[in-house]
Amino acid sequence: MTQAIPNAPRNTRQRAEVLALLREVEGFLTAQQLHQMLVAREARVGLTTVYRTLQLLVDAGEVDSTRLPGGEQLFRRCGQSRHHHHLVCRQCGRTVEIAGPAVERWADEMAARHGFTDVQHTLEIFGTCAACAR
Amino acid sequence: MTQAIPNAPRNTRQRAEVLALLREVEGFLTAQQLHQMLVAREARVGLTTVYRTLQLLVDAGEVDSTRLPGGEQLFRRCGQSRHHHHLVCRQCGRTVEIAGPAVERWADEMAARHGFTDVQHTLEIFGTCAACAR
DNA sequence: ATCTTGTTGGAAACGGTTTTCGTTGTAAAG
DNA sequence: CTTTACAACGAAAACCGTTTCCAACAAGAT
Ligand SMILES: [Zn+2]
Ligand SMILES: [Zn+2]
Ligand SMILES: [Zn+2]
Ligand SMILES: [Zn+2]
Repeated sequence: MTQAIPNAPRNTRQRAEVLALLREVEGFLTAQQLHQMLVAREARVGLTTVYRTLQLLVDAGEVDSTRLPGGEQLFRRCGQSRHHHHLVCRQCGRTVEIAGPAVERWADEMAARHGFTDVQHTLEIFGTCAACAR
Repeated sequence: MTQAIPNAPRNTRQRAEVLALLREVEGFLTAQQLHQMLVAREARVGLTTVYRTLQLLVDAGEVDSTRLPGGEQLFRRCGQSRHHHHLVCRQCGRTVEIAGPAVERWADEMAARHGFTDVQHTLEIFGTCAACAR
């Protein structure tokens, strides 16, 4: 039995295909890139369903989503569900999951100092990975 | 003499209007919100020109741009042109400019450790300000 | 005043994402 | 196994923020 999406009444072939692909890729990719990969492997999943499934997975906490400075939304199935950040290659999407306890403390301290509550933050590092630099 | 945009061959009434508005507003706003404000004060500036002027100002480092988690692009004329980050109130948009030298070093260190070059990062803290908490 | 050319702005195009709605097929009930 | 209900699919259309197009305009130079 392929892994199912939590709280999804029905397990369809399409969702299994998206999940299978997400397990194979290592970087952050756009919905369209993932869809093209599915087309390439003849998985027969519509673009609409890719978008819907990704949103479902994000809501379930199974997939992380971030955005390039340009605004394009990226998706990735990370190895951990705990709070963490990402070092992402702009060209190929290769990603390193990073933790920064000191940064977490600094952000909360800054917010508290200015009287802000109900605090959250976004932090992503973008660059060109060694492989793409060549 | 109204303030001019660096590297802009011509100083037009429209650019002066956008700059004047940016000097008056406090928080991060979208291009469309700024355009509507200009319409409201009968400044007669086209939406296209608002977008173009904002991009000019961003390129010149006169205006900061960021995005809400939802993806909408926001603009703000900050008090400093040096690299910095923001503590933003989710309800009213009130913004505190914050600097974190330790975070800057940490981000660069992380990227270098994993062989990434041409590095940049995004970091924003969102919360509810003291005034809105009441 | 005239000229050059950067700038403007309405319309159209654009690109990513969401919605629509008739069809398909999963899964449970009989 | 067959029926039934409705979740899910997907192609097309709508949507929405942003960019491009291009003819008219106007800032600054001479
Ligand atoms: Zn790369
Ligand atoms: Zn964090
Ligand atoms: Zn507030
Ligand atoms: Zn920084």
